[in-house]
Amino acid sequence: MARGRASGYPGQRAAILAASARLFAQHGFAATSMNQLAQACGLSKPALYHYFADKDALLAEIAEAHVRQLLAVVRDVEAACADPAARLPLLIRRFVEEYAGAQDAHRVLTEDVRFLDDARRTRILDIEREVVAGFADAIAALRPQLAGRAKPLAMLLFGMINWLFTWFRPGGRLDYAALAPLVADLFLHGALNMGPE
Amino acid sequence: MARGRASGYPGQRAAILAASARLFAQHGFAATSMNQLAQACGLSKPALYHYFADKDALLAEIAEAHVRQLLAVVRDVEAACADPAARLPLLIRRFVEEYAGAQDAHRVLTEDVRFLDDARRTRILDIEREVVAGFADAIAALRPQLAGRAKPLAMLLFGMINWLFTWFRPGGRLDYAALAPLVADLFLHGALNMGPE
DNA sequence: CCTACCGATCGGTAGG
DNA sequence: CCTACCGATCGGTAGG
Repeated sequence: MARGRASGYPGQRAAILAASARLFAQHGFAATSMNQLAQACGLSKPALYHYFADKDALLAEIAEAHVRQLLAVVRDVEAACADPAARLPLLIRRFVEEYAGAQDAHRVLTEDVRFLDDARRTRILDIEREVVAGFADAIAALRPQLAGRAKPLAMLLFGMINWLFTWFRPGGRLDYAALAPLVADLFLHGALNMGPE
Repeated sequence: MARGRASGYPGQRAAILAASARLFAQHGFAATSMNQLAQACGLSKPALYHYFADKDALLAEIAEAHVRQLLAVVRDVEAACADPAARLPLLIRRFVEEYAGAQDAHRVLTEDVRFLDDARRTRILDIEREVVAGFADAIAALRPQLAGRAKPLAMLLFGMINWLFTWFRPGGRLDYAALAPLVADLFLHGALNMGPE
């Protein structure tokens, strides 16, 4: 949000978070300097430190807000979807949409969270685990025989979706909008047809 | 290979590469200093620069050697596997083994290669593309109807396997040895049962 | 003139 | 909220 005048403290905070997410996603957390960040925001470096205690606080807030939003989507689908077998396809679609709208934050979540200190990282991983559990429930609802392997299967599903966004930047030849149905197709047919034990 | 006396130039080079891969995988490329690296190798920093031109050269050599080894596995399976339908399951198994034996290099390949300059990164991505093409061929051989979507499917498969190694460090509760058959099961049943168009 | 290094320090920049 | 800085450490290289 370079030079875009953000009115008030909350707006400025949000603008800084958006610019940080973009720079962290682009160059990596460690390779992004606070000076670069200040310049991108049209602020001095000390001004930046007025809004956030340190560089890690930016990383933590970007990642936590994103993963909380993902958990909210899980809860929303659980509440809205009466038919348990329909929950998983809907979850997949909603997540791909969610990722697409928050690619910078998502990349920060998947690549940079490991550099946080234990306390902050644990908070985020705990929320992540709730998200995975939500997917695992949806898998078990789709086919109860898979209940014992629902969590590992959920993680493989996340592997596919996450990788999609590591590889495909917007505007590429194979974009994620075209790949989302392929992911759903592959996973659902695999889950429904694989051996029961 | 800290303090391990490596006899001769080639041995010392190999020891440095192994230590670099470990440190880059552990702390990230940007967050690993040449001083740390030198210390881990039991060398002075100038000695390190005797073996490698700069920090990027280390990253490039680790990633390129690993991806070349992956391509060699693809070629090996292609040559050894007479039955085309049996190729994909074998490829999956061989790759999980290969990844398991080179986790540090693999993490460097998947997370740090993007920081290389264009020339070096392109060299590595070109080899990666050959590997993906090998998997796509195996998918098309398994079920010719999928030929048109073989490459995207190959990438989803890599997504699952790569994510496995991002999440599971050796000795965890759910290790990759147990998950490899799950990956193969899910993918093969999905690929064989999904819609033909 | 080669190899395989050493102790010390270069010019710049990191987070704060 | 800026200019002006800090202690330390960065990647890389000097002479010997």
